[in-house]
Amino acid sequence: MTDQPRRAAILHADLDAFYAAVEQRDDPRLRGRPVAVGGGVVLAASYEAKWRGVQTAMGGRQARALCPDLVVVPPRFDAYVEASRAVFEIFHRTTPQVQGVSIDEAFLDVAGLHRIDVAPAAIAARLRAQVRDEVGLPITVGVARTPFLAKVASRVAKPDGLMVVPPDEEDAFLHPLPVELLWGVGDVTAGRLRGYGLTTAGDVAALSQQVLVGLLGPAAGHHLHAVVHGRASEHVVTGRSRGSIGAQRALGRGPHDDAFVRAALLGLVDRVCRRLRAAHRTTRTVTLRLRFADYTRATRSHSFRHGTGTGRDVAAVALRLLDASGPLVRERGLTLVGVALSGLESDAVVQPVLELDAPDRSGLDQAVDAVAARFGSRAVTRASLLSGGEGIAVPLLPDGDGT
DNA sequence: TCTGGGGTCCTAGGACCC
DNA sequence: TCTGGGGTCCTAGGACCC
Repeated sequence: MTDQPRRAAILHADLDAFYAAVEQRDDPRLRGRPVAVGGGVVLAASYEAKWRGVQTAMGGRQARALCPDLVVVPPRFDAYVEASRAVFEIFHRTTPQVQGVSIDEAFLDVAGLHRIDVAPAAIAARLRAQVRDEVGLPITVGVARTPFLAKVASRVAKPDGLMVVPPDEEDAFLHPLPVELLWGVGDVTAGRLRGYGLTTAGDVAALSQQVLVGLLGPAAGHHLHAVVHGRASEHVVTGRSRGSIGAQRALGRGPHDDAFVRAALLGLVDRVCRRLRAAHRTTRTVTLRLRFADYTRATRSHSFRHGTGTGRDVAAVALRLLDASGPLVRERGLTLVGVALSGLESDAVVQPVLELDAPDRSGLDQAVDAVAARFGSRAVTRASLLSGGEGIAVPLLPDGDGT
């Protein structure tokens, strides 16, 4: 083990009030005024609106009550995607080690640049200037030894700020902060901690790991204990592909026609399956999401034996799960329906190529023989009865691997 | 305060296998 | 007759993030 010098070389770059800032950039009349992007609910609020109490996910009526001169504009997602692309281009110009977190924030590892570029704090300042000059948007950057600390630093420095946490000042920075500012502590955990009289990160740091695990469970307890003592990964994670694809739709208060709900669900299935195919992936698990008039939620899922990319398979399962949820829907009243695809695999690996009626074991063997005769025996990598008796899938290796 | 749409990760019980 | 444990998958729910 060599002692690496402890350096603050992770940047967390986070665009401020992103959607609202794009609107203010593109329409000078909105600058300096409280702006909310959205309609029924607030998707994003400018800082002028936030200072008056307007928050993301707040209902439009309540937002106007808090801030009567609020300017509400409809979202323009194409403009946000384009602005994001331009900002990420600057990120990648800064360092190859970029971990996108969402449309408006990313971690950048600049540790490898110490011989060829200026110090991390100066890189962060330059990055902020470039985003402002080239894209016209304010961005806050936190700089620290770990992504966790950089993230907390950018939260503290918002809006339009820059904060560096030197490695030997980490505890002095972190421990006075309220627990709500810790990344990973949401309403439930913060409420639980405050219920025990723990209001700051320092209060939490005074607890043993054992006590914290007892309070919050193993994962959250270990994680929180580690981060308040400065133990967190020092690395960004690049090149990770997404694990699920989903879409949902609020239906409004019912009652809703059965045919209307089914049509809405099929529309969502079509959308996610298009995205699935565009990503060259298949899915093994379909999850139906439901939300009810009393704001309770339910999920119902089904896993295929093999990945599928076809809308027909997904639609059949989604409708079956919806039918099975009939009693719940009638009892509580449906207000939202969604579908999510997970267990995503590369579509080069699993391709069902044969389907038989009334499948049984001998049918499976015949199918395997048929595929082996046509593509060669090494082409058959997996074969089994599809769940639900829909047929038989014989996946092939990717092109070129089966010969 | 009556709530949009897109995600990630963890927990926990039961089935099933060795 | 009484007695194990470990691992993985599936399903459902929940916390958290932006």
